[in-house]
Amino acid sequence: MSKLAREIEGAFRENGIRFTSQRFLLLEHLMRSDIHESADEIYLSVNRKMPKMSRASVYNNLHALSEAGLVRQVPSEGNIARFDANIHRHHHFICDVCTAVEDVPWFEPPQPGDTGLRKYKIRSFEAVLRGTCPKCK
Amino acid sequence: MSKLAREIEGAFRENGIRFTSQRFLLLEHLMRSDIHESADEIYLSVNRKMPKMSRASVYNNLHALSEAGLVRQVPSEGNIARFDANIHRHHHFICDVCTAVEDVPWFEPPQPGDTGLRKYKIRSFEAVLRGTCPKCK
DNA sequence: GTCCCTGCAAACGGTTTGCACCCGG
DNA sequence: CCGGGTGCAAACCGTTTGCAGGGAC
Repeated sequence: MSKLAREIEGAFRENGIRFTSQRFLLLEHLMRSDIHESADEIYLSVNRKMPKMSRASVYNNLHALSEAGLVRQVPSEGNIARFDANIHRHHHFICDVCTAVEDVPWFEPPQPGDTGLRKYKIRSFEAVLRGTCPKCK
Repeated sequence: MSKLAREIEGAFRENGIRFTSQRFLLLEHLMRSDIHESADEIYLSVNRKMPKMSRASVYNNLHALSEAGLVRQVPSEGNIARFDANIHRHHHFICDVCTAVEDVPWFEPPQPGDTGLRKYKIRSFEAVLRGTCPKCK
């Protein structure tokens, strides 16, 4: 069994989420790619490998994996859900021209005391940069 | 005519967008509020003042106003569109508990040279902080 | 054996569209 | 008067749900 496969099985066990072939395929697909596909694009991709897998399972499992923290939803254009299996801290860049979403290195938010953020209890910080990506320049 | 009304008429003229009573009401409503309602909530609100105004006009005009730069779309939960007429630079805070979206003071992104952002042409920066708002703490 | 997961199809809900009429410039 | 805006209703499309059968543990 590959290193990736063992990693995924371990992650399922650790997070108390049941192992199924559909979930395995989904997470493997996301971990191998960094193009932040939408839920429906993911459905179409994995369907090539497992034609009987239903949309419902894709959507259910994307939620299950999000809740387990193995995947996260990323910001995108047009109110559609895009997903990312890179759970290391990072930000995102969205290209105005091709709408691709790319990962950008992490940077810290300002300290709460500095900026009038004192009144909030802050759990997470996410930045979105927009502009033109190298390919579209 | 009120100061606000003159401001709105001027903004329409400057941006070459035609003046209609529906657009006026929409923009006035957004400028008077800072609660970042969803498109549908906006429809319900303005409908109390202009019961014949249709959903189509609300959606069309929210787009028209966005394109004219008089309004912007803000990040939100659940793939629904929320709008904001505060066009000064600022970021947003989303409460995990009540899902309210609040404005937070502007802060700058890191300089491109510092962070591996060199390869992008950056046009805009937007940060989303999540956590618990003062009311829900 | 139990309970959760799966596939299917239908429902849902926010948003968009087609169209005839209307109104601002 | 012209061209874009409006109201209405139906279409759209990404997502969720109900349900009967199946697989993980």
